[in-house]
Amino acid sequence: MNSTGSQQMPHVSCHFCGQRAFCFPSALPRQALESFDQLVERPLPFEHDSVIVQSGEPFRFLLMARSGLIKQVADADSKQPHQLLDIYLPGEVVGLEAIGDTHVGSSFLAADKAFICRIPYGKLTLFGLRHHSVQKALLLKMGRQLRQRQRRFELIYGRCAANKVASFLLDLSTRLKQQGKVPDRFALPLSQIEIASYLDLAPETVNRHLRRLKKERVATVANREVVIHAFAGLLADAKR
Amino acid sequence: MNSTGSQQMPHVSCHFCGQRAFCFPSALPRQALESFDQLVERPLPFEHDSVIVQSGEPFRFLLMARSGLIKQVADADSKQPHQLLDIYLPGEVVGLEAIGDTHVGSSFLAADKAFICRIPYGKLTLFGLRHHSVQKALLLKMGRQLRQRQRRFELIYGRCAANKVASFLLDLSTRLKQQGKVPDRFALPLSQIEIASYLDLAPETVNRHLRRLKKERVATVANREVVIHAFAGLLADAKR
DNA sequence: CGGGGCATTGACTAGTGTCAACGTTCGTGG
DNA sequence: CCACGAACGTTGACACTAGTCAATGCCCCG
Repeated sequence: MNSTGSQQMPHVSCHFCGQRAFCFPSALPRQALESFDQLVERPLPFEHDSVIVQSGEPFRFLLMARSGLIKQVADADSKQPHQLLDIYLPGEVVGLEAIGDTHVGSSFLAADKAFICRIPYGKLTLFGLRHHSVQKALLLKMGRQLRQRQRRFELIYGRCAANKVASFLLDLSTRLKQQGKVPDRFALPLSQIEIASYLDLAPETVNRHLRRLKKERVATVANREVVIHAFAGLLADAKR
Repeated sequence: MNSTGSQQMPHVSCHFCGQRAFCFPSALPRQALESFDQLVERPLPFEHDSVIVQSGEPFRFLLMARSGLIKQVADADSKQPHQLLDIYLPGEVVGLEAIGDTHVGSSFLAADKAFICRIPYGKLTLFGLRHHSVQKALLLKMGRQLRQRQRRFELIYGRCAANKVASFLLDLSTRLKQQGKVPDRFALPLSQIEIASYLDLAPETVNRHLRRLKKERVATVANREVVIHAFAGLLADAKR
């Protein structure tokens, strides 16, 4: 049911990884890249809703999805539906908020089939002592993560439901574009219930606004896929 | 009207600074501490609502309050009342979310008279290359800041107004306790309007809940001062 | 074929926002 | 020193967004 990660993927070298430009060794010379390649763990792919990191376990790794969507949830134990704290696209480093803490504060799940790299934090910092570009990349990614959490915050701060839904779709579109994907048509492996949790709304409210957007020919969200027909319409809704 | 910071305070050495334990040079030996001391700028104190860092200016400094409260606001230009994005107590590093960006994304104001250290980021990273404890402290503080923004997020996520007000007071109390202050009586140089903005509520709603807490002998917020009479009452209100 | 989770839809309601009016405090300048 | 005004705090009435509840349909998976 759950990929434990004790087994490893057949080797996928950093050199040929599609996310290399967004990862720590982006600026490393060939020799050092192969050295970095050795310290990364590549567990077998995780299936839908399997636990990648469990809340409360000791902090050892940063994560990076080569493909798939990673969900951060408040507490995977409790029976009540998960609170969807955040989502991470491929190319976005996961787990930075545990740095300086002994244990991980929330759980991370695969939203759909996900190929993951685990980057041992201790080895990463040791590596950074010899390769300053990696040390610097870590600081840059933490700064970027702080700004991303700022946008996450603004998604639910001072906004009505229509705002939130439109801003959510625009934010996803923007982030995918940054990763070189098409911005107007993409997979979204989340249920409406999860979207509602992400936006701090009731599921019914999300449903009503999604149907409205569909009726107004602005965007279609169905079958875990998003199609944006009119960015102008979303921008109008997202205005404060 | 506004301290420009071009003049400097009479020297307040890091060695005798009350916030030293919470600052970057906490683990430095005497010699290096004096070297660090040289790179810190100490402008004249900032008065109430004066701008310490203006949104949009180039990123050059991290900030640390020796005393006083720093407010982070969405945009100091617009005429509409400021959105209070976050607040920082003495001992909490300010401005980390600009790391990796060329410009600062929001404005920082002094809530009341504030004595500030400006830490030039370029010099800090250079210093970090020779003194790994400083490099490490920077990573720890960014991790801590990510977790603090997580708490900030949870203050407005999935909570009703009574929750927010109670959690707000408890969070302040906890943070002050960490800085060695008494947790049940402290200054809070914010208007109810600013508290409302911080909690994403209408000012009237904040007022009603504060009066209720006063009537129930749980906590008193008046004259920019907070007195907590019954933590149990606050905890009950803060429960999800 | 059956069941469980998810999506859809309508009716109702509680909690907040909005608006308006008034009181209070504080700083400023006459 | 006092008068004034602006900003903030207080209070009540009202509107309205979004949450809750309930029922039904749909779809996927076993």
